[in-house]
Amino acid sequence: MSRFYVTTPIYYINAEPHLGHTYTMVVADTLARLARALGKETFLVTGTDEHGDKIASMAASCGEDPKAFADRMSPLFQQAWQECGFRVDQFVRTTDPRHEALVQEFLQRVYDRGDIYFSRYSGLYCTGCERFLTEKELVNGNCPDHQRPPEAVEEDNYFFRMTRYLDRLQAELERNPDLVWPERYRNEVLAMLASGGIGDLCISRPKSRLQWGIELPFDRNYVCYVWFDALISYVSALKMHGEETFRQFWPEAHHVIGKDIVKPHAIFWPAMLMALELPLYRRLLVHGYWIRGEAKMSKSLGNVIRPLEMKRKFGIDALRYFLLREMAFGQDANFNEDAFVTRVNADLANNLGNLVSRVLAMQHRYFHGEVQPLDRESEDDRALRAAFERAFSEVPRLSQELAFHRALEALWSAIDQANKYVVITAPFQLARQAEQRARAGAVLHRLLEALYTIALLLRWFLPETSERIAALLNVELPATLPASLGWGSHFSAGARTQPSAVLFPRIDLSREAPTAAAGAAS
RNA sequence: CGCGGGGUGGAGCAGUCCGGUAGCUCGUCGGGCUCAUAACCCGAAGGUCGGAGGUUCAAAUCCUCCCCCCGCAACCA
Repeated sequence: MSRFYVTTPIYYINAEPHLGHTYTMVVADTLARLARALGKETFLVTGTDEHGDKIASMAASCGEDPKAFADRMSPLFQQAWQECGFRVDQFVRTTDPRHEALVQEFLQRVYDRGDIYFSRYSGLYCTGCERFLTEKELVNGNCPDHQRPPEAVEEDNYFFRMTRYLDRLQAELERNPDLVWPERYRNEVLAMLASGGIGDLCISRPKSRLQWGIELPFDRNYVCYVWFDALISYVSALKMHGEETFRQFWPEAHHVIGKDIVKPHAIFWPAMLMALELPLYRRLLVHGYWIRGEAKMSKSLGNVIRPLEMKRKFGIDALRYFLLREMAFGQDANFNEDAFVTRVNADLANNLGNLVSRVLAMQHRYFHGEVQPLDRESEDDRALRAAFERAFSEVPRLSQELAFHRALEALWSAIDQANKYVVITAPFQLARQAEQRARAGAVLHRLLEALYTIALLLRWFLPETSERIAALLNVELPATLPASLGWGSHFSAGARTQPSAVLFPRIDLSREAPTAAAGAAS
């Protein structure tokens, strides 16, 4: 059986889950569900990154020790994702002893093969930023943030001999155009490599400066600094399920990340994997940012978009739909309330929701929910079938290309076709004439086929909605996408459908309770 | 010589890699239907696809030059 392994970054626990995290989760979850629909065994990993200065100091300011702080924050993510219905197979925490043990094992392995060396690092340290700055970052010799010169500091640290692997990495990137995707990010990475500005990677911090981290196995005066800790979680998460899981899934790894962390994922991580003699991940999938565009009239959402609030208010599928439909994967997109409401109302309530409810209502009103036999296919019938057969081939294809926005657009064009078909064939008129009742029944039968196809193709995008439609139709969707659509074969005459229901209520902003923050918006 | 992204009908965006009907949503105007969530359907107005040049039978799409906007601050996806 073929397999699919997808990860999100592990989220830094200094803030609560926000829209960016949620988008990454939606993408990963959608890809996993798609893979499953295509017959693959899947594994989805997310988690939390819990080490580092920032966490230590945040914990201190809360009067907690770092572990207690992490134990309090990490579940916020776990619970949020659970509430959103993302199917996570392993939630990994960097403070998990199993993860820590693996990080140490890997560090030792890289150390033993001579790829870690000890050296003096001299640099410009800004105490305000708590980090080293590069010459380039300085503005008139000052830290751009703190407007004061950094101190020249010398510190002994451990370095990963990353430069040893850069040529191989470059060759790999050139050989495999899909490794980093979309292409613009691949180009960026190639440019970074070509610039020659990538040196060895400092992987430690002396305990005198940072204690909250994983101790280096070969020097207990140091802890591991961020990347060797965080990136290895992609492997440790699998190993937590056993060596077999690791062996099966690691070669199929797909990392979904935001564009801000391309460098560590496209350069550090492959170099680390090479040093560990592990296969590289299959693909790095890089998405853009949600820009918080100015909402013209911010009434109910306020300025801060809280994914959980939106989920509670409008349902996870409305949120999933907007995120997947509105952003071209890889590019930035705007998130504002107007666009959200418009999109959900137009596409989900009016086009899809209304189609479902009108079809089922007629089915119920004219035939007591009993499916009628098909008749000979007319020209109109054929056009309807053609639209859904097109969607059936296009939607999975575009989904696999991560062109979610286009996949949804393709499906919606079939939905439009179905709404047109209702008007053209007018079953509500046919049903009134005794001699036309059979035709009305056949038309409705075909519309049920349309709804069935919609449910089938919506599965990885809007799992809840897909199930609700299937339940209304009284059908069970197959576990995997069939090879051909089989239009006309999903309902036997005499089967029953459920009464009409409202899938997505129209959002009426004037009736949404304004949040306190946005109450005074003009 | 900084790097990167972008400039497509009133608004917001696809399409650009693999040239060949300029597409989607909203909005506007007119009409239709009444099954349906005041939803649905039809028609119309509205774009020289930032500008100039080039390649081509053919360019939003390829090449060159130019103009304008945004990010490259922290945390982070």
